[in-house]
Amino acid sequence: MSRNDSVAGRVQFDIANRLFLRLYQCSNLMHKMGVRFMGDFGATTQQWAVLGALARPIVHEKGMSVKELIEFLMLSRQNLTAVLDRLETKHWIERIKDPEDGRSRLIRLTEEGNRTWEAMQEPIEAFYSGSLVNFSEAEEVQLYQLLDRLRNGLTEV
Amino acid sequence: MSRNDSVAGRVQFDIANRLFLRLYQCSNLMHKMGVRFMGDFGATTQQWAVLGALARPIVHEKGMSVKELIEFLMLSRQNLTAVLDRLETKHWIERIKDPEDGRSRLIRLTEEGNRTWEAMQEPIEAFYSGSLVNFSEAEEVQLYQLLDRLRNGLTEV
DNA sequence: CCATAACAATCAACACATTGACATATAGGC
DNA sequence: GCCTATATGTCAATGTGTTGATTGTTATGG
Repeated sequence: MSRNDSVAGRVQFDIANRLFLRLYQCSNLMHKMGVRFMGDFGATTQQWAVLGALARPIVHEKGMSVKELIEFLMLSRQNLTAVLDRLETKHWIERIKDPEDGRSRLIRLTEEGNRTWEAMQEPIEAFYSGSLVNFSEAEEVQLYQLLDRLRNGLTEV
Repeated sequence: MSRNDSVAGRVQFDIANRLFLRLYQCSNLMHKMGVRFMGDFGATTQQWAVLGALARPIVHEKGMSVKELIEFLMLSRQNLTAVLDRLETKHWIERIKDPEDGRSRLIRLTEEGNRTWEAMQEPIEAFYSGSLVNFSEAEEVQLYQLLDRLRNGLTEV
């Protein structure tokens, strides 16, 4: 019964409440609409988040370890394994033994995965620009940075 | 192959990409950490979103229909039904026949649900203030409003 | 009163996310 | 060579989210 008893506390609580509700709604909508835009490919937003991580020039050749992917996407290992299994079934990624560390396997885009990712750029781009149609570039950066700080706050809470 | 070929297009794409990745991460973290804060109650963030909606003074007496809850939280009917089932099992909510519309049932907090919600305020408050510790009130409002606009963009995309 | 339309509830399938516990294999220090 | 820490995988349980299909139930217009 701390700040929440004062008027200022109640206002503060209300703002936070709305903020997290919007976060919740935006995330659900992102996944729902993202899947619709990818209709033909049958890929979820989570799946193209993985493909996008692997397609970056820095990692494109050698691939990424599961550990690196977990840290990049901030997912549990068990969950990521399941996503990778589905991507492997689609022949979009492959798991290769890391020559430098026998324990680790590197996740890499296959040829087909790379081609698919290229083809996906168009609907992804349409999804991005469509959902952000009312945002200026400055506002997008602002939102990105605020979410970045929220993420940091949430990891240390 | 539209804007994405130009430098400006690539920058734009990159910003959007980071933005949605952060949204994804923030949402996952919110649910994960939210559950941890509610440890003793064994409630998820989705569950206290429902309780919070029902606890509002406007609806506290008469309750809300499933349809209204769906619109408020922006969930599918099938999913909300499952959440309500779990809340009913915990005796936090009850479903009552709507006197004005025989098809619809009103969802209301039970006595126990109301008491539980009151007791939950403390950990929720702690979660909110902890995760937003680096935010000024103005920044919280800013983030809330940007998410609000993103939500609108996502519904119309 | 009946037919249609709208709304509500339910079943099934799939994907995603968490935690916890356990298993396997390898790296690296002693 | 052994021991511990690390990396990955696996099994299981639970909760959340979507879609599609189906079955009721009620409102309303003819």
